[in-house]
Amino acid sequence: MPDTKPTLMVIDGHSLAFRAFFALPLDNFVNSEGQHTNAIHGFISMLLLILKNERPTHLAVAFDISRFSFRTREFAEYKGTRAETPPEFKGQIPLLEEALQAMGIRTISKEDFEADDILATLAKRGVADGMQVLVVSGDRDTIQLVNGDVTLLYPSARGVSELKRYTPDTVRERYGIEPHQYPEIAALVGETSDNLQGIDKVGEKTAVKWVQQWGTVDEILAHADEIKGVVGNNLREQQDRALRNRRLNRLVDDVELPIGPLDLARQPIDEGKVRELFSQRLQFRTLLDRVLAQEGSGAEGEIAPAANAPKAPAVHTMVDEELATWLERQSGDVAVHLERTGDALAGIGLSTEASSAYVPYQAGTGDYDALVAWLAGDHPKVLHDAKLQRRWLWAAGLELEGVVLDTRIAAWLVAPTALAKTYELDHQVFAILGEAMPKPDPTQLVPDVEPSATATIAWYVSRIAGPLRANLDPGTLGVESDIELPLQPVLTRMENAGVAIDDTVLARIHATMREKADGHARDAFAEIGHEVNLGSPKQLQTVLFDELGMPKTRATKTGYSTDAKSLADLQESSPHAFLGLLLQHREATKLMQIIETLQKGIGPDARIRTTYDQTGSNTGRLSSNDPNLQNIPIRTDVSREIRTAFVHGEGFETLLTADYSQIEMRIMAHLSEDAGLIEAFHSGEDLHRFVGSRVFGVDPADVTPLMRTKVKAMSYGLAYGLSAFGLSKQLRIPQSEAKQLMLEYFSRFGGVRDYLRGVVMQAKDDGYTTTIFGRRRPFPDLHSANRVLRENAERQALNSPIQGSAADIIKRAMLAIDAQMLEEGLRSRMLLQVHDELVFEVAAGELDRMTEIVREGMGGAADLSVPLDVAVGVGPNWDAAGH
DNA sequence: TGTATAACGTA
DNA sequence: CGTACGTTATACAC
Repeated sequence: MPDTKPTLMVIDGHSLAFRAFFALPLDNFVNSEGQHTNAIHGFISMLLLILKNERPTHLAVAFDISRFSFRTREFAEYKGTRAETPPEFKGQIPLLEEALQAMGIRTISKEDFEADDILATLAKRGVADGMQVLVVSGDRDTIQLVNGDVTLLYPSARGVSELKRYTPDTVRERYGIEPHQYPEIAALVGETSDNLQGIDKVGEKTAVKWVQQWGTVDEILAHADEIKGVVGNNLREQQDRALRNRRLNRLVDDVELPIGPLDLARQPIDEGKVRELFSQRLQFRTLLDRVLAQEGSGAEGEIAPAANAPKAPAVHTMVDEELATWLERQSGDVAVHLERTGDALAGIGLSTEASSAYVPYQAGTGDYDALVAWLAGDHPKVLHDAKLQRRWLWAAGLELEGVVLDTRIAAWLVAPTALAKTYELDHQVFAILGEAMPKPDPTQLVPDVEPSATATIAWYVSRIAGPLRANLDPGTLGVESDIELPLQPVLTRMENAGVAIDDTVLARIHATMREKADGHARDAFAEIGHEVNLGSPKQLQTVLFDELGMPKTRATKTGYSTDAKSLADLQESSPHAFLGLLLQHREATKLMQIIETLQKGIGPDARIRTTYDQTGSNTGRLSSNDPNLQNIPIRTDVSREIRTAFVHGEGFETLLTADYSQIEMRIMAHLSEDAGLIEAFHSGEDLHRFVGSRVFGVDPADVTPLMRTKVKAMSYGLAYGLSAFGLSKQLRIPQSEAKQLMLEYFSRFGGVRDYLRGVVMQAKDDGYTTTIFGRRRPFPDLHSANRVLRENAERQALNSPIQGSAADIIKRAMLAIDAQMLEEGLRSRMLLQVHDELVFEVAAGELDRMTEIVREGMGGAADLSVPLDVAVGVGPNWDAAGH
């Protein structure tokens, strides 16, 4: 016979959320504001599963209001052994309650009572109202609630997603007693997690035996005289404990509540609120999907369009006059999105929030004059990843001007620390609008190209543009419009230009390195008597620590380090020819590998092209990839040879490199307004010599190389948050000496210390740091209770304005130089940016003028209280031009 | 086939 | 126990 009784489910929210908190990694669940969400995610995920399996008709989640209740008043140490609730957890509870409410689920709490008392009360009243009751709790005390109408679902040790069912039968089977007797046992045995001490030497077996014989603690104590031995003595002496425990673990089942079981009938979710909360604040993409699916408003596996989501305007496919008319009619921002088939431009989508147009593009097949002029004109346009799309347009011979917002850049500027994928359009659409963008059917091998798709994508761009822009503070808006957007065409010119490579140089070095590597490998194998894979840290560990019995090095996650520094240390402590051969082999193979990577990137025109990622860093720097040209070796003589392969192309006269000297120290001098450091940069004296003379109290001429090394390490380390410990390690000096050095340094350059401290304090207050030009970086972890996280955030926070301002400055320099080159119609080209360095290819006859433009552009990129020093070099290849 | 780790190149 | 990046090979899970 089907069970037609209504089913009431009551959940202990706190205990289950707490389990979820420890079951899911904290770091993987953080929203862009730094709010942790792992407990919320785990709880809701589990809740959905239970709801699906149990299908309750009535539902409530109970929460503790605080850790204090009538129990702590009776026994102050109740639950006293519990560690302070992690703040990362605490902050999640209000949000969880909000989410549950949005999902139409009642949350209940009651001053002075614990959640379990609410559960007990609702369970009892539910049964009285003729309901089946399911209690969901991670607290064993709730076993006492189990009876023929009440089942307990208890999370198993294996994780939150598996729940064990406690019915009267399973309780009998597990404990040999009736469920209502469980607290008698718990009172005798004690409960460590509640800080309730039991009777010494009484474990579960003894307690069960007594309860089976006498039934309750009271009765057992009445017969205490009959119990022999040590446990009998203990029981008589410690009976107060048992009585107290029994009082405390009895759940109160008549708590006064504003609502009863019958008020808890399942409610429909508030779809708008759920969408808003899950997409914007919690950033749970798949969970939202599941919540909505459960509600029956959409199929599993895809997010239903929001009930109130605007429908995409019909797309008009246009050419000729119709298109011209449409373009003329637009007064505000228009979103543009391109479509390609293969490498060819195939179509252009144009959209405002109200109107969409699609232009199939095939050069020479129609009249595109109006569109081409419009794209090249200053009508305001919005694109997602405008740098990429401009590149596509340029490839088709079309210009693009008037870009007023790049939604990808804007997303990065407000959250530069987020995962790369969160800057993708579909993520932004979901985060801002709570809507899933339509995706091509993945089961179609050749996806149908809906004529509407490209314009509809543009429509989504146009809809996120407003909210994104509204989200930008004036400083960030300035960075977007004055730095990042104008930089895009400059970067694209650089990417398109590439840099000429002399492959014969690379091939020669590669061959030399191959010989070296092979020889060193052979000799290394001879040393140990067998072959190993020298590229495998795991195999090397076996050789070094097992076979050769060398002392253990720095621990890594998987064993002991075999990095170059560890090997060098080993060579000192326990010299072995194998070590040196291994190091040399590493160096040779590393260079081979670098060369091979470069060779793969050489185009048919003998030039190599990188892609700059404008959203690739947390600080505002560019990153370079595919291949990365910002980490070409320079430090050793052999490795520098690789740079001789970077040459000027045919028709050009030379390479020119220009780099900022000590730009980060100069920025520190400017920001800190430290008089000593500012003087250092105005004095014309070598910076480290000047600082050394101050720190060691000698004439600049008497600063020894050792002194210079020390202050140099200190100066550079400053901007990274270097500690005395780190300084001592780097300089191989005692920690006390490092500390002394820092003290001396700061006694002469106290402004620097004050500034660095101030940056962190300001960031703690504001929640973010700011560069000279207004670029922000948020730092949620500055308030973390986790020391490692917090101190990491502190170092990042003190470094960010420095590194970020340097990034701003060189970007501004690039803009100025590019503009000047264009204005003068020069043929020379900017090729590379390596954080504080620019590389140019100089056309015949332009060297003198280029040198001036570069010096002026870089030197004048910021107005600091110290000069920006620029070092320029010229030569046939990157090595020769460098310094 | 994809992911994590160790290692190492740059500013 | 010094910031910011990208790429590679190996090892291992699937």
